[in-house]
Amino acid sequence: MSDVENLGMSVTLKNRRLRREEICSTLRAEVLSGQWETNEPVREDSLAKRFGVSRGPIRDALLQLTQEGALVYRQNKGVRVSSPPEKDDRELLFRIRRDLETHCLRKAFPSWNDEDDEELTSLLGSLHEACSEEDLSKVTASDLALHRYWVARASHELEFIWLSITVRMRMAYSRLSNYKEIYEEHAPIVNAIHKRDLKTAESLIRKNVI
Amino acid sequence: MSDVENLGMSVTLKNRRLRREEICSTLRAEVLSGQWETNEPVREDSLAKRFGVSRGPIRDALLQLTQEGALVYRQNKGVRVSSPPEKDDRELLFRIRRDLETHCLRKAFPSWNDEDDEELTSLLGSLHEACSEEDLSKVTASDLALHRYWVARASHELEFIWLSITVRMRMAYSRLSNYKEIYEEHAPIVNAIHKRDLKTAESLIRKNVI
DNA sequence: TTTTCTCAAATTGTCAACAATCCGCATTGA
DNA sequence: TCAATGCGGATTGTTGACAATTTGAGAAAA
Repeated sequence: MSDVENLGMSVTLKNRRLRREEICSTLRAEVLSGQWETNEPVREDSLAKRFGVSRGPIRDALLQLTQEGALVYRQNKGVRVSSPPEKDDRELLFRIRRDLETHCLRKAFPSWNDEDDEELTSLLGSLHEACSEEDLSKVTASDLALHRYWVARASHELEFIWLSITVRMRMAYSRLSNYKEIYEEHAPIVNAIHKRDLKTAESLIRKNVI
Repeated sequence: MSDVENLGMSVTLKNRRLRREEICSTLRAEVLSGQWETNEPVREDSLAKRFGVSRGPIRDALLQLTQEGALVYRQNKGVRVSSPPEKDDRELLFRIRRDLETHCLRKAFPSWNDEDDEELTSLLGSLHEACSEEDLSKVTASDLALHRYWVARASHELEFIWLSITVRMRMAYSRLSNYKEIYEEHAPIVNAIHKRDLKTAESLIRKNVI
C-alpha cells in the first residue's frame, strides 16, 4: 500500500527517492551529448551546489558514471570525461551491442503487451520532441531511453551491461549531426514492434547504427 | 616524480590509497565464491566495523559491486546478493565474454613482453597456491585476476565491460568443484602465451569455460 | 635565467551525527 | 479469532565538518 501512496507522491518527494538516479541521468546525457570538454575537470562542489545537495549523492552519481564508462576516476584528482574507445575496439563493441539488443527484443517479444506499446510510443514521442527542439542533451537521453526500454524489458542484468557498452560507444559519436534522421531511423523500429513483426524490427535495429 | 615515490610507499599508505578498491576486491571474491547466502541482507554497519572504516567507503564499494553485478541495490533496503542470470541469457553472455577475451589477447599480443610473462607466471602461481590450499575465495580471486590481466593489458575500457559480464556469469557457477582441474585448465593457456602461440592460446580460452 | 623548494589554496577522501524510511510486533477493535 | 493500526528499534540516506592530498604560484638558490 505504501507503493500506491508513493505513486501519488508530489514531484518533490518523488525526486527525493530517485535523487542519485536523477542526477546520474542528467549528467550522463550532458556528457554523452558532448557538452563537457574532455580533460576539463569536474568539481564535486559545483555539482553539489547546482543540484542543491551535499557532495555525498554527487559522489555516488560520479562513481556510477565511472562504472558506466562516461567518466574516469583518478585518485585524489576527481573525474574527467572519458575518451572514446580505440578504433580496434569499436567494431567489437558495436557487434556486442547489436547482439544484445536483438537478443533482448526476441526474448521480450512473446510477452510484449499493450502497455509496452504505449510506453514505447511515449518514448518515441519524446525523441521526436527533442529532435524538433534540436536539444542535443534531450535527444541523447531519449534515444538512450528508447533502446534501453526493450533491453530492460527482457533482463535487468543485461541492461547494466548494455548500458556500459552503449555509453562507451556514444563517447565516439558525440555531436550528432542530423536530428530529423535520428527520429526517422527510430520510427520504423517502433512501428515494426507494434505490428509484432520481429524480423523487420531486428533487421532495422541491425542497421540503426548511430 | 611523485609517482615514483608512491611506488615505494609503505604498505599502510598503499592500502590507504586503495581502500575502496581493496574492500571491493575482498567482498567480490567472497560473494563470487558463494560465501554469502542469497537473500541474506548485507549490513553496512557490520562491514564498516569489520574493515575498520566508516560507512562512506563501504557504500562506495557496495555501489561498485552493484554495477559489476555481484550485488543488487534496493531503495532503503540496502544490498543483497545477486541471482544468477537466466538460462536464456547465459549462452549470450558466455559468447560475449569469449569474444572479448580472444579479442584482447589478439590485440595485446604484438606488444607482449617479458614483464607480462613474469606477471602472468606470478598470477598462475597464485592460482596454483589457492587451489592447493583449497581456499575457495582465493581461487576465485586468482582466476579472475588471471583472465583480467590480458583483458586489461589490451584495453581498460573493455576491462570494465568484461568484468561486469564475468562477475554475472560467475554467480551461476559458485561453489566450484575440482580445484586441480581449475589449475590444469589454466596452465596450458599461460604456457601458450609464453610461447607466443596465439592460435593455441585462443582455442584454449574458447574451451576454458568455467 | 633557470631550477628547485616551500607554502597556501583548492580539492578529494573520510568520518560521525542526524533525518527519513522500513520492518516486526504488540495492541486494538470488530 | 483475525485483520488493521500504530509504535519502536534497526537500517539506509544525507549532511557538514575535518583530514589528507594535489596543484600552482612565487621565493630562493644555483
